[in-house]
Amino acid sequence: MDLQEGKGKFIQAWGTLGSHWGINRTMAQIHALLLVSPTPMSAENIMADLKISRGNANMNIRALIDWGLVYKELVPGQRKEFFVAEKNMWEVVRKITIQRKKKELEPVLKVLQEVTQVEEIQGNAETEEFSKVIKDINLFASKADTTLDSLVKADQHWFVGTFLKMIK
Amino acid sequence: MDLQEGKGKFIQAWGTLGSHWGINRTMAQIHALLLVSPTPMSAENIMADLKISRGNANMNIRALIDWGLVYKELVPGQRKEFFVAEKNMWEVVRKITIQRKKKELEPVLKVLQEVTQVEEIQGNAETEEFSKVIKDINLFASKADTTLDSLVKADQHWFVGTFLKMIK
DNA sequence: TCTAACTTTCAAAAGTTATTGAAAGTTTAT
DNA sequence: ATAAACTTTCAATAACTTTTGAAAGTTAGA
Repeated sequence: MDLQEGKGKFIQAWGTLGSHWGINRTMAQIHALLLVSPTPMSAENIMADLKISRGNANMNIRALIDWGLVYKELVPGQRKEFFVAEKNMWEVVRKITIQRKKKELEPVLKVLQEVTQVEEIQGNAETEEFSKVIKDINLFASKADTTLDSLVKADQHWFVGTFLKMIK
Repeated sequence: MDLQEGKGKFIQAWGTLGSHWGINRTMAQIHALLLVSPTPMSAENIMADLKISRGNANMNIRALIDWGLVYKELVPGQRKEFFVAEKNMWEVVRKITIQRKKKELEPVLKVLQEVTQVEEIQGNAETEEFSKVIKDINLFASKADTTLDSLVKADQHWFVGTFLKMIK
């Protein structure tokens, strides 16, 4: 298999994976392209390689920068901006986790807190079941929240060394 | 807050969360509705409560059954089918993990294996970088794969007791 | 200050995914 | 065998998301 073919397959696969992870296809493809590029790339390069429009490239590069998955690199004497990907997978996962936690888990936790206010009427199966289920999910979601926080704060070496060994 | 309001909020929130989790909105809303229902519900009930069409209700109930998140319950002497949700959150997470692993992680691992075939040309920065990045991601993804397998096989009590304590 | 090289925006178009509802299919009871 | 009670299918349509590209905005350096 030659490099072009391999690169293409990888970019496709990363794009598909991304779309399951709250990252849109183009955004993930740009990230993939930068991941395998040994040198920083300009917006022009990215547009040409992925055959996407200027607007699309720009929007998604910005989003990647916001997520902390891509960095801007300025070459002295060049107006143009160049971009590099975060290549440490541990960092990539951490940064995606941070965003998804904020966008997904936290709003749910908020609603769960709110609906705790529903008054339970003794002997009323409907309200009793509701309270029970909400309490249960709340417990679970709070645990997930704490777990993700630890993961986000954890050091890669501790994680790989201690954590992964214990669940084998 | 009264039960109707709380239920509505919860169903909304669960629907939104679901759509970030590979479960479509309606599918997640049906699950939420069944979660807080103290008794099994028929397709009719679900349609009426969520104001969705027969076809939509049917398709998503089947999908929930396929995922193992909802069970069919037959009441003797009644033609109608009734449905109950899996209410154990640990089981819910396990079952979602099984599906997502299959749909997301496994195809990526397959592509990563494939593109390992790209021949590295010594002294060629492009192929060297490509091999390095792929090897790295492969390592990471394989670890994730093993980790999720353990999680899927793990017992809830071990998980809550041992695992969660260690990451605090 | 002005110009050229670049980046950002945004409304319209294309593409994708979910939903409807009527028609077809299935099962049970008589 | 038939009717009634239900479930499933699927083509049309609606809703939502992504992409485009031209126009507007910004900035560095002469």
